This record gives sequence, C-alpha cells and structure tokens, in this order.
Amino acid sequence: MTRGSPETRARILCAAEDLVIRDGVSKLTLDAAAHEAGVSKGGILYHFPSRAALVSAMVERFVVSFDADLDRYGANGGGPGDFTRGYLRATLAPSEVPGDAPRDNRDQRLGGALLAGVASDPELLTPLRDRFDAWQAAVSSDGLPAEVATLVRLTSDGLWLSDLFGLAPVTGELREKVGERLFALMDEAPAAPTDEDERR
Amino acid sequence: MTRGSPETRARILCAAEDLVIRDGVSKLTLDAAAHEAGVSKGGILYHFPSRAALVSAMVERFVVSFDADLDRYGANGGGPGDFTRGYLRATLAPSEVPGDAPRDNRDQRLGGALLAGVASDPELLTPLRDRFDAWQAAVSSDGLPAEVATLVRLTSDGLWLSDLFGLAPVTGELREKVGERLFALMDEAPAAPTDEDERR
DNA sequence: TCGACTATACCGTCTGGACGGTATAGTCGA
DNA sequence: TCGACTATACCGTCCAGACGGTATAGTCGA
Repeated sequence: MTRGSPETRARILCAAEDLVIRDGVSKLTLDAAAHEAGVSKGGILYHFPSRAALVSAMVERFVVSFDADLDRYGANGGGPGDFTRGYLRATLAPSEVPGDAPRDNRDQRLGGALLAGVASDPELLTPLRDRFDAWQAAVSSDGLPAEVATLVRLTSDGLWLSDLFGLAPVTGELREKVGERLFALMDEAPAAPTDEDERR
Repeated sequence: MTRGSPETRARILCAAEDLVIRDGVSKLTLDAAAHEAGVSKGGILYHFPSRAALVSAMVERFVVSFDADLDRYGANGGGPGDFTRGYLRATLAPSEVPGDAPRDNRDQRLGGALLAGVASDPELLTPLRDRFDAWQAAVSSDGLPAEVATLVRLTSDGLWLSDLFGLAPVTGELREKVGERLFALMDEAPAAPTDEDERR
C-alpha cells in the first residue's frame, strides 16, 4: 500500500521535520522538502500522494514515537500511578540528555512542528486528539486521585508545549525541582479511589 | 503612525480572529479577512501594510488582553504569591463563565489561533516570547518557592494550550479540582525564599 | 462663505509569483 | 523486467501586494 522504500520514506519525513523546525510551517513546500531530503519532487509524490498525506504521516509518526517513549519509561507497568509517572518521565527525559538543551531536542521540537503544521488544517489533528483523549483517560484512572494525576499530566504538557514554542521554557535545576515536586505530590496522594470506591 | 480609524482596525482584527478560529490559519487570507470584516482588500492593506503586520497585530492584541486579565485577577497586588494566583485565576476564569464551554470561549481559542498563525513565521512569536519570559520571571520571584510557582504556571499553560488545540481539554469538575489543588499547594508552601535568603 | 486644496479612509482591479499536482520519459540496480 | 526512483515540463489556482481611483470631511486664505 505505501509505496517506496521505508528508508527513503523515513528520510523524507525527517527532512520535512527539520525544515519545519528550522524555517516554520509555511516553508514546508513539496519543492523545499524534496530539496532537503535530497530527493526529487516526483520522489516525494511517489511516497506521499499529496502534501496533506505527508503532514498526516508526520503526525502519525509523532504519536507512535511518544507512545514508544511511554513504554520505555514504564508507563504501562500497571501499578497505581505508573502511567502518570511514566508520562511525566517521558516528558522530563529529553532535557536530561547531557549537553543537549531542551529546545535543541529533536523530539521536543518535532511535536511543535507537527502541531504547527497541522494547525493549517485542523482536520489533520484528529488522530493526535484521539490519542490525547486516551492518554488523559489512562492518567485519570491510574490509581491516583484523578485531579492529582490530571495536574501532573497538564504540567507535563505545559512543560512540553512551552519548550515547543519557546514560551519561557523551564530548564535546568528549576525543571528538575518541578519534577520532584510532582513526584512528591503523587507519593503523598491518598490511595486510589477505584471505580468500586466511586460506586459505593 | 497607525493609519485608519481605530474602529475599523478593531473590526478587522476581530474578523481575522473569528476566521482563524472557525476555519484554521491557512484560511486567513487578505481577501477572506476583508470579506469577514465587511471591508475591501485594499481597506485591509490600508490599516496593515502587509499580511505579516496583521498577524503581528493579532499577537500584540492577545498579549495586551492577557496582561489586562492579569490585572483584573489581582496579579499585581504585590503580596507574596499574588502574581501566581492571579495567573492561575486568569487561566481558570474563562471556563467559569456559566454555560460557556471553554473551547467556545473567544479568548481561549484566540490564543491558539495566534499561536498557530504565528507558527508559519517564527519571527512573529518574538514579542509573545518576551512577554512569557517576563511572566515567568514574575512568577518565580513571587514570594513562593520558585518551583511551586513555576509548577502552577506550567499547569496553567497546560490547561490553556490543551484547551486551545483540543488536546484532551480538562473541563468541568475536574478542572475545578485541579485548580483547588494548585491553590492548596501554594497555601501550604513555606514562606518565600527571598533574594536575601538566597544570598546567605 | 466660498472655492481651492489636503488628508483620511477607503474600493476594485491587476499582476507576478508560488505552489500543489499531473504527466511523461528516462535511469539504474537487483 | 520491475520497482524505485530522477528529471523536467507544465497546468490551474490562489494569493500578496501594488496601484489608481473615489468619496468625504476638514482647513484656510481671500
């Protein structure tokens, strides 16, 4: 179904990301992406039937990548609070790479690039929205008080999005301390109100 | 310096916002904005010398509007934690309007519209970034432990931005409970580490 | 107070360029 | 020989911005 070699496909996707990150969404034209990827315009159209398909693939890629991070950071352990802790760790992690400023981090900026790219056609955000709904559902039934878990989720998103847009990103020691506070909040939180508790 | 009547200018800005909110950034053309505002394309160019100037004015307007909100919600009282509390209240407030879902709120979506519009030319974000830097500075020297204040700021931004993009926005009771938790966090926080304390 | 002139606030049209997409012919390695 | 492209040419559309025009209100000297 998807034509072309996976390698070239990935190269195009990376090139498009780099381009958006560097120059902004408006510069993401088929010509520019082709040039950046070292591929002809026809080559791009060979892999992605339209520009929208390209952007859509970029969104898909981001979602998959963050889900993989969640796994990596133990968000699917199943214990109470595991998902929320994993979500926070996955958000915090990129900036922990030594010598790698958060704003230079690829994954971080990637998300923003996509958000921005997608903003030009709100339709393309739908898969991302669905994924976020699922994450929020997982967070709020994670064995922590829902408002504590949600607070952690929102702070993580705030961290991520402010990095993304360069809106007073929080870095270094302050970032770590915020993380510690959040972990402390979760540790102190009373045991989970489960669905059964709710029903009583 | 700014040409044209302030009324028409404001009408154009409002029209552009409505348009972006309704149809997405990519639909914000001079023609479309002119039509929406009941003005000719030439009329728009009379008020804003270029499309970029229009978008830039939209950003400026958002910044001013949020600063006004901060004042309105007592962010400039001068007491310890006042700014941070005001910031949180200003973020929470729109959803408190009865019968007005947060995603339908103009100011909320306005911000997103601008962010998105601006994403196409990262340069235009600069004034917004500067303002955010100032807000972060105010928050973190507000008489609360910096990481608590920053945490509140980030959660507010998370609330705002997830509303904005429709990324699992938090509404209703849960939203209120998150707010309460944050206020409680600030109330419980130890007294301000002042600059003098730091120097010791 | 009247005519000349100016400034302001627009309107409507045109143009040049960019961009998405199509089509087609050809290359090249496995 | 077929899949994976490259290279190039082209079409239709959209859009920013330039430009010339117009209507109206105000100014000012005689």
